[in-house]
Amino acid sequence: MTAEPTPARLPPEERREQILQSAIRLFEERPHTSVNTAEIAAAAGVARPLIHHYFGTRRDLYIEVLRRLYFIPPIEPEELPGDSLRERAGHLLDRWLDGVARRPNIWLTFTASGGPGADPAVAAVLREADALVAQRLIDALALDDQAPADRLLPLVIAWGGLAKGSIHQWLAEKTLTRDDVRTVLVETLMTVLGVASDQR
Amino acid sequence: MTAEPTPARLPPEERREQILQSAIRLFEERPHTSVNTAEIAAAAGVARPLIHHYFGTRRDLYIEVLRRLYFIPPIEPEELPGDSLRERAGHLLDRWLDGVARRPNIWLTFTASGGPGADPAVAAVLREADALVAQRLIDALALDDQAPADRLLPLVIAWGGLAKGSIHQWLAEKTLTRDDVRTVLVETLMTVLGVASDQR
DNA sequence: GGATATATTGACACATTGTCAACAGATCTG
DNA sequence: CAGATCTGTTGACAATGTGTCAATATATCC
Repeated sequence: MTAEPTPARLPPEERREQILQSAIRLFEERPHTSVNTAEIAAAAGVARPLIHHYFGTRRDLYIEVLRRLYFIPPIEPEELPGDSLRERAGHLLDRWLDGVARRPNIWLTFTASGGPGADPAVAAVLREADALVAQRLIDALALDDQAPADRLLPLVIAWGGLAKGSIHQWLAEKTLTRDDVRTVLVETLMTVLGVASDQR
Repeated sequence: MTAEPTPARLPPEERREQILQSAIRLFEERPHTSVNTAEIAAAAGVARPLIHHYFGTRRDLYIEVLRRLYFIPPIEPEELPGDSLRERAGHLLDRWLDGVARRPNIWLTFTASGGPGADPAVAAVLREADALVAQRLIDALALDDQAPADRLLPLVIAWGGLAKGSIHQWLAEKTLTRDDVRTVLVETLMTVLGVASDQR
């Protein structure tokens, strides 16, 4: 709603980014079905058709927002202190849980699962994101040399479901403490690694 | 689309159920955003306003469909053979994975997660359902006497995220076998139980 | 300063949901 | 059996939101 006064005409990249930022703010704080393009346009101080000009359909814009929100930068293995794998995993999770605690709204809304037959294009982006997070974890802990990658990745992605679930219990339901989350994630990750390296 | 010829006038309960069944079929096989009320009405061989008459808004109908799809009947502990807890958990998971394999579409669409800011009313129903499934598992394995319920339930609900994730990897991505899923679920469940009973 | 390119917008067309008064089929009553 | 009554059902309308396109406004170039 807050129309920020910007020059009447901007270079495409800037205008696009400006609209995207307005969309991120709105989608982050409200159920995405309750946010319409008119609102986003108003927040960006721009006419509604411009959204379609830069992003195509509303869903395309939504997907761009998802990509931005879900993105996680890589962590180099040497940044993680500790000798044992369990110890280094604990440090990594501490970092991530710190990040989650810092902007809980994003993660809360992300952990809210959708229903049957969610939009396939949206679902694809979320799977992409799950895979990215899992790969980041594998890289940061250098897990590749512990188990074959084609077994490891899907198992860690699945384990990400437990991560989302426990974070939701922590931040939304408040039925788990942060320490509970850390503990259960470290322990189950160790278990999952055991299963992954179990050649059968 | 297939208009089944039914009497022009039905008792409310029957008409309501008929509409609900048509909605279930459509929501089950297609992304729910691509199904509109006109289609549901046509499939039920009925005029569109009747849907609102019986269910209120489209979302209310959708939520009713979710409740039906997600429902899982209880399993009595004595139905599960085996001495050790691990063994009985394995049997329970076998039963559930059988059920999942029998109607994969339902579970595939359910495991597809939604995005940020999913509809709060819909999210509430899904959380309700997650809690129901977790409670069923706790009851069937009689886990109550192993850990305090207020710690156990949230942890098992969170573990349900891993269950959804691994089932998705199995049925949709085909990166895990059914046996992988069974193994990782049994082992992580044991780990989670350990964390739950860990008084600290 | 005029011509050209393109960022921006107002107005329109279309789809979908939700509402309401009117219609129609069943049951009751005399 | 005819009329009254109740309620399941529907056609028509209003409201909201998305996507398109020709027209307009602003910057840049010669």
